[in-house]
Amino acid sequence: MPRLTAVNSAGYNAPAALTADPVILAPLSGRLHVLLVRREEPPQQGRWALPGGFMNDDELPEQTAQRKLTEKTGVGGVYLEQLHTYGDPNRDPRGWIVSISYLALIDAAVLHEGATTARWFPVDDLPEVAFDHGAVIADGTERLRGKLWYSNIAVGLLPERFTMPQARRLYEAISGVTYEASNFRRELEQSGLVRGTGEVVKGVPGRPAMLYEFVERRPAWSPRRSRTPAAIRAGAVARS
Amino acid sequence: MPRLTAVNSAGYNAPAALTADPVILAPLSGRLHVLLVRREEPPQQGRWALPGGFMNDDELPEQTAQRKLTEKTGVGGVYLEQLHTYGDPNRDPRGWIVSISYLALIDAAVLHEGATTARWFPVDDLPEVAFDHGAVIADGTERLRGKLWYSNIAVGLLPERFTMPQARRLYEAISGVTYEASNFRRELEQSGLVRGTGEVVKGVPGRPAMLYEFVERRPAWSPRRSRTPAAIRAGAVARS
DNA sequence: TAAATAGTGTCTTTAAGACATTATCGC
DNA sequence: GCGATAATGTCTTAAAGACACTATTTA
Repeated sequence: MPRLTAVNSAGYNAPAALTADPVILAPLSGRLHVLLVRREEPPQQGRWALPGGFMNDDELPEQTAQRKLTEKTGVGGVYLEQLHTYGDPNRDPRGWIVSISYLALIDAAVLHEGATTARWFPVDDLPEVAFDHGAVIADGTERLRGKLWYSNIAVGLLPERFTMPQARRLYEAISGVTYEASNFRRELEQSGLVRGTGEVVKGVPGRPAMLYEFVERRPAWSPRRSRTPAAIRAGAVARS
Repeated sequence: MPRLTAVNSAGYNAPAALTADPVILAPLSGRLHVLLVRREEPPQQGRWALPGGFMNDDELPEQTAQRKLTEKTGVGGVYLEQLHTYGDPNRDPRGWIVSISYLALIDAAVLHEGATTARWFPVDDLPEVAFDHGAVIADGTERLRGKLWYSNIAVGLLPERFTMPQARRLYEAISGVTYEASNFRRELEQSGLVRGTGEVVKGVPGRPAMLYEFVERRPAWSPRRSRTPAAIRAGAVARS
């Protein structure tokens, strides 16, 4: 297979292509999984890859990520956050191809398995992966776990109204650790991200759980107070 | 000026070029500044721009950022962290040119003014800036301020041995807020990033200040404890 | 000894961690 | 009533914020 090359109209070597690669994560059976597609053609045929692809000159890289994700998996309309750009000219055997990666957390049920060849893999038990996608997935997982408590990134995975135990199990699946139930509740309540509705769940054994909802379903940050030294209040005088 | 274009060996449009653009920040006179160079040629002649430039096919984007920074400003050997990639095909009037930005915090004294045309500008009082560099600078400033207390990113700006008031004034210049002196001291000591040397400063009015040093001068994170709910200890049983 | 600067101590409030206790369901 | 599940209360520790006070220098 010949190496893909490009030259621009000024006579300089140009990158052969850009790719946009979405890292789509979802909790499944209590563990964090990533969505991969099997490469059916060389190079790296048979390996599993992120569902990304080449960028056109009339779209934003994020749009490319969205489009490729839909084409390859049927999943669409997810909120993507830019993750990292991998620019080593030797990272792809096909040529100088730079990858811009994006991150999303979705509900695994959004994927209609059977309709595509895409599959979920636990992030800590990956198959043989193409290119440098292993590192990309690791970067994505780390970013997601870092943001979990500082944003409402988990919002999309919970129903409109949810219970604390439900939210806790979700957070546990994403972070990979177990939380103490009452402290979890206190923390999530104090985060300012959620609000209690007056209602409770019915028809299940055990004490009925109260229902909560997210204050803001669009991407938002937790207003939790800063952990850096207090700035001095207006009017006060700093001593030196 | 004709638009720069590129086609790859498979016949597809390719990006005309990649640029790597360093956002070099430094505290100066108590305010955060950014290093810019004046564009001497079209497009956007006369505007001020980040000291970046086109990437070659035999270097990593970070190396490009380093090289361009040195060529344009004489500044070299700084620690660069990838910031964001700007991929809108219309962001640059010359053509489809994608920019990968990098962030560094340095000592303003490293720049030999007069030897270059590069100049420092306060980040909150910029001149007319080229392309989308205003947004890039804003993103860089935000990232720096977010990292200040979670890393030793400010290390490079302090001498080998420094005093608490010195460190405090530095942190204040970067963050743009004023800290209460004794709380600042406690916070920085507890961060684990610094260690007291036994010595004190001499020859200045006032009580002599004690000298500290950073435990680690290479990029590092503060080991401050997590602010997310405690994971349950091994051996304990989670109640549901 | 006064002015200037740096450092210490400490009181109060808030958040975090651990865990015992109480509440409310289906059966 | 019993098992199951959810929610509340609270005791303890640690961190953060505010600020009074003490210490050590130069001029």
